[in-house]
Amino acid sequence: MPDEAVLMECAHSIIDVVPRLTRLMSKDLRLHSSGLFTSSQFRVMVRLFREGPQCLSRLAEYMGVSLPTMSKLVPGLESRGLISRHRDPQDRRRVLLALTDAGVEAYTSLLECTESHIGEWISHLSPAECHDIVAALAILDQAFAQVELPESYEAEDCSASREEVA
Amino acid sequence: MPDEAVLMECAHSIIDVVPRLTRLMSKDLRLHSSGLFTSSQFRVMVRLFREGPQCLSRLAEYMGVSLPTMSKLVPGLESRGLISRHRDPQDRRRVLLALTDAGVEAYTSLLECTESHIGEWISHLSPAECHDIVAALAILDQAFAQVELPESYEAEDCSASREEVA
DNA sequence: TATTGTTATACTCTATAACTATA
DNA sequence: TATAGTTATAGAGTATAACAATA
Repeated sequence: MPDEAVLMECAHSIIDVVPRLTRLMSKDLRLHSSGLFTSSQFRVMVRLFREGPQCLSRLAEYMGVSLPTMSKLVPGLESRGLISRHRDPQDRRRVLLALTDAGVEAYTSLLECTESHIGEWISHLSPAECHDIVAALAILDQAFAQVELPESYEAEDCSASREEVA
Repeated sequence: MPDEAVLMECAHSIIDVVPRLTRLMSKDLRLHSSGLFTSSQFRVMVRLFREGPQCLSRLAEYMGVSLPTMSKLVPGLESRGLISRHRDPQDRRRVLLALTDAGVEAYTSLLECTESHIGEWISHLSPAECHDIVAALAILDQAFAQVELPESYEAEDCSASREEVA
C-alpha cells in the first residue's frame, strides 16, 4: 500500500471512530453528573485546573470556540460557585477565570468518576494495548494541535458539497 | 505500574485527547461545507451510505441519540434532496430513510474532502504510526461499542459532583 | 486603531413529555 | 399493550454582528 493510501485509511478511521467515542463520553458525563455538567463545561474546568487562572480569550482559543461562546459558557459555572471571575488589574480589558475550592473539588470528583467508567469500558484490554492507545492518541493530539484552520476554504476545494438540490 | 494504573492512564488520555480531535473535525466540516453540513448530519449520511436504507429507530440507536432528536435531524437533509423518507410497507409505523443519488454524491464528496484535510494534518506521520493509530482506534471502538449506559447512575457513584455551592 | 469582552439574535443539537398511528 | 414516529417545549452550544471599555 502506498504511503498516500495509508494516510487515507488512517484519516478514514479517525473520521469513523473518534466522534463516536466523544458522544459516548459526553453522554456518560451528563448521566453521571445528573445533568449538572456538560462536556464543554467540563473541558473548561480541565483547562483551568491544569493551566491555572487565565483570561477568556485564551480559554476560547484552546477550546476552539468563539469569544461569545466562551463568554456564555462561563456564567453557568460561576453561578454555581465553581469558578471565579475577576478583572485583570494589569490589563483591565481582561477577565481572569479561576477554579474556586468548590470547583477544584467538583472537577476532581468528576474526573475520577469519568476515568473509572472509562476504565471499566476498557478493563479487558492488556497493559500493552493501553500503552499503544496512549501513544497513538498522543501522536494524533500533537498533529491536530498544529492545525490552523483557514477562515474559509476555497470553493474549488470541496465543490460537490455545494451541489445539493435547492 | 500496576494494571489498574495503566487503565487509568489510558482513560485519562482518552478524556483529554478525543474531544479535542472531534471538535477540530467538526469545525473543519462546517468550514469546508460552507456551513451546509453539521457533524450530526454527516454522521447520518455515513451510516445510510454504509448500511443502506433503515428506519429512524435504528439510526437513533446507532448515533446514541433519542428518537425525537433523530426525527428532527432528518428534515434538514430531506428538504435539500439528500435523503428520501418512505413508509415501510411491511410495518407502516416505520419510516425508511435512504440516501438519494444527490445524497450519495454529496456524501462522497464530503468524505473525500474531510479525508484529504485530515490526511494533510497527519501527513508527517510514518506508515507505521498510521497503522498503530488505526489499530488503537479499532480497539477503542470495539470496547466502546459494548458499553451500555445505565438509565442513571446511583447517587453514591459520583457524589462529589453534587456538592457544588447552591 | 486594535484588543477584550458582552449583548443581541439566530440556528442546531439535545432531551423529556405528550400525542398519533400502527402492530 | 407495545412500538415507531411526531410535535411541543425547553435548554445548551454554537456562530456572526454590533457594541462598550480599555490599551
